[in-house]
Amino acid sequence: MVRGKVEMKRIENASSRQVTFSKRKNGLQKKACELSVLCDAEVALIIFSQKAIKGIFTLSRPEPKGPGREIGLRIYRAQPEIELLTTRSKGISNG
Amino acid sequence: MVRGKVEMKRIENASSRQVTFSKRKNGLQKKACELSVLCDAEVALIIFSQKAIKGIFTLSRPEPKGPGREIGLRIYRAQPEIELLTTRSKGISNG
DNA sequence: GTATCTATTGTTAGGGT
DNA sequence: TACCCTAACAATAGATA
Repeated sequence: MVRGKVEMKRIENASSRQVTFSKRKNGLQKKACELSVLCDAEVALIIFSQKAIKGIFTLSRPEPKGPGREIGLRIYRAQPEIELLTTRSKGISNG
Repeated sequence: MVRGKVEMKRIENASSRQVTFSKRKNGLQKKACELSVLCDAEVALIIFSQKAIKGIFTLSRPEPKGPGREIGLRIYRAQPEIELLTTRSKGISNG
């Protein structure tokens, strides 16, 4: 029930941190997707934790025109690599 | 007052889309920062719109250890370039 | 074009199963 | 362990300046 404000500091309890990470990760991903759709923007979101990559990569689309093209394509092309790292990390608990 | 649910589709009115973009961009950036702090994670967030780069780049820290190191550093090193593009785009209304 | 206000929807921390 | 519930907090759409 969110009793009191959440302190903006590292959650020390590992279990709680894990749960919060999972919840907020999903929330952030959803928000990023919404921004992308509502505002016709490109959004790249990459998340990984300290001990295991739990990466998300969201890219709405590689925009073929505009000044963001180069960096957009660069990030877009990095997607398989990021996904590979993410997949591999499932068997890694500590880096 | 958020009358009714927000439809998850592109906002056609350009002014409304601009305002929503600005608001949600800030919200997303805040959320990304919170996730980073609370859960001790690295979060990279890159946003740019179709017509002008309005990029945000948030990276909590370049993690020196762990399987995410390489991609993390790569993104980290790209930050000045992204910021440069972002700055330059202020004078560009259409790409 | 940006900033502020606030009703309303949306997110989520903690607890239960 | 992960999923479901719900109170409480947070984000934000639309209005206004």
